[in-house]
Amino acid sequence: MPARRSPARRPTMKDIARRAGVSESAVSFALNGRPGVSEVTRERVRRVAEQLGWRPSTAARQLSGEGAATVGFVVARPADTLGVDSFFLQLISGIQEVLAERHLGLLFQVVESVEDECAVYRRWWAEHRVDGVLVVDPRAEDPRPDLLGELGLPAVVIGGGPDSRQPGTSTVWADDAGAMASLVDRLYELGHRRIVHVAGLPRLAHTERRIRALRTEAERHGPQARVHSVTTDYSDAESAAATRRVLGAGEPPTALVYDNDVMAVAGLAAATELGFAVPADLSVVSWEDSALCRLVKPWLSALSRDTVGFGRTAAGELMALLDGGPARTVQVPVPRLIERDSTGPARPH
Amino acid sequence: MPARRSPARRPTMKDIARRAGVSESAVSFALNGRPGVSEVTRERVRRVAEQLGWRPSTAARQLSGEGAATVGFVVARPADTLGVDSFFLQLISGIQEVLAERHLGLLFQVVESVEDECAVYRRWWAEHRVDGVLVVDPRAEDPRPDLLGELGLPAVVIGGGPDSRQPGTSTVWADDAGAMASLVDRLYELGHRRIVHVAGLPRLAHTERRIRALRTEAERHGPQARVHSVTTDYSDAESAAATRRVLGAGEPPTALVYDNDVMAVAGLAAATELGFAVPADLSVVSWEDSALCRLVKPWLSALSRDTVGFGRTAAGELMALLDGGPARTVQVPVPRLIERDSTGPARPH
DNA sequence: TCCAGGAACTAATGCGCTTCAGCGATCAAG
DNA sequence: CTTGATCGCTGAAGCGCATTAGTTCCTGGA
Repeated sequence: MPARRSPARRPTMKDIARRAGVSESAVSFALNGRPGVSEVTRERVRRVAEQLGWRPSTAARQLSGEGAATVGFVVARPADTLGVDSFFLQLISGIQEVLAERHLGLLFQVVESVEDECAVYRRWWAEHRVDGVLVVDPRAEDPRPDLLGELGLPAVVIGGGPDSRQPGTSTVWADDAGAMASLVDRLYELGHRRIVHVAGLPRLAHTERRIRALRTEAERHGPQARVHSVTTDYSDAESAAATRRVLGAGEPPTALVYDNDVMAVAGLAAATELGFAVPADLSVVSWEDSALCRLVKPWLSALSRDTVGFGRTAAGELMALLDGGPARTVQVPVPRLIERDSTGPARPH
Repeated sequence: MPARRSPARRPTMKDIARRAGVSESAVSFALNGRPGVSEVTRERVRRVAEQLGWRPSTAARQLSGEGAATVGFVVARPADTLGVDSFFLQLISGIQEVLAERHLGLLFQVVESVEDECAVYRRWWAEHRVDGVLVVDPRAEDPRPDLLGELGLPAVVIGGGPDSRQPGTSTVWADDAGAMASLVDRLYELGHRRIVHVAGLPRLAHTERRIRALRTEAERHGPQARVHSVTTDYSDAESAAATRRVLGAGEPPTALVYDNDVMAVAGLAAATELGFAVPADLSVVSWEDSALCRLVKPWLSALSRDTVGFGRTAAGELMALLDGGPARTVQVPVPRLIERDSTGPARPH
């Protein structure tokens, strides 16, 4: 190692003990709010610690039984799919707000596949790196909750749905089915009978929930409904392709619902190119609100939810779990439809 | 703490020692490739370790002098400014690729201000949490390199520019000045003489470099050049406002250069709304290429750079620093102009 | 035949912290 | 006035690993 300026040794509890004229144990008791020292000593120790700029070494702390003061967050998506989506960074912002209060760190990792993600969990567990993890993009037959349960690693599944109850892991979810129901109701009210849902990755839990909900709604509304879903990889490319395909069909839909903002914008562009006027010929809805929705003309109507708050809630649940609370399933507010300029009455047949 | 299923104790070196019938020290030697054990013993120990799924506890390792096996990454921007920008997640992807090879963790934090960022560095340092950090968004009179030098925390400044040489911290940068020069040259070639640069946050180092470069270029091209920069907060809102302002002026520019993709798209929309045809009346260039640039009509010409590679390079430099190498200043390839449909010859006066 | 020297391994120590078992001193209860 | 309990504190052990200082055994050179 090359010589760095001012090695700047970190102060330890021993330094505090010496300066305060007490034993190390007393320092530990004082600083951790444990009984065993008088109030005056406690206060004196605190002052010395502060004056020295002392902070506990997480490593030492962890080695003597405490946690790692860190939670893990893995996202398994290819780098390019990750890029444009505003969802993750917003979610992380919310998570951070809660973690920062407790001085917990966030260990973040991007991987390619769920298998890699599981490997990361195993490594983190074996290396004692994290006290708990936040899991996103749950899917059908997901190996992750089982693995985390096996490892005894507290976890919160984000977007899991009410069915995904696993002992030891909490779930935070939005009622996609309810949102889909009210969205379809509204489109019906506007006269739309042929609706296509351009969904995201097929095996994700919330994708499947939305698809199922759409089907249920269609059945509820009777036989004249002509609705269906197509799945994509969330990319603008597949969205445009899917849009061209469905709009080129015999009886094109009069309303399109996209599972994220990027796809909605790409779809809008594709539709416009094909000569469809929005919203006169075609209504377009994005299932994710962001600045993007107001960057295109016409402004996109969107299902809006508080993503930052979503992250906050998830992190809060993890905190509760780390504090020894029971695993729970909590629901965040249902996304609300913001009607802008891309939706309107269906053109009469 | 509630009972969790299968506490699943992590195996330690002691377990390995017992199973392999040797002392703990022998295990340590064997597993760390140090001399002191025979090849056969080494191999046996390795097998036992693997079989037990052993991984070194980072905490213990760290406590006995090794590093934390973690690097830190702080971004100081308000949550909403963060959202749409594809830059950060791409950068992180690149960083991760390098870190993953070495099994290093990435500790990530979002804060509001540079002061908060400094506080985070201090805390990380005092808590022994990271071996080094990656610094983004360097600015004029930046307190961060000094602080990190003082703490002896190896750091790589991303986007620092050649001037920001600090002992102990490396710099990875793109030649914005060169890119600006070739961009202006090209616009001149197309006949543009009135150019406005809608820049990002005023105090950021690369913003200032670009503004300075633009001025230099203007002087080089002589007195008939009418170019200037306006600064914003990178948001679509400020971009649209700035665009309306400059286009409403007496002699509106014939070319607009935006410091990121979101602003370019917002500016394009604003210009279109004011009745400017792109590229007939007005050329538009984005200083950041992303899917967004091909989501709008016309497709945006953009300065494209390999952001993932940028992250890779930065992480690589940090690795070199951690290995005891000297601080360096390395330059990544100059962004290249991808001419799509938003740029064309200036309309003759 | 004896010893130097190296190879292969063990024992002991320390990193910074928490925690548990003491241990005087003080104090209320019997 | 004695007995136990309680308070305020100290000493020591231990967490999982790296490392240094032994220790034992073996080999080869004289």
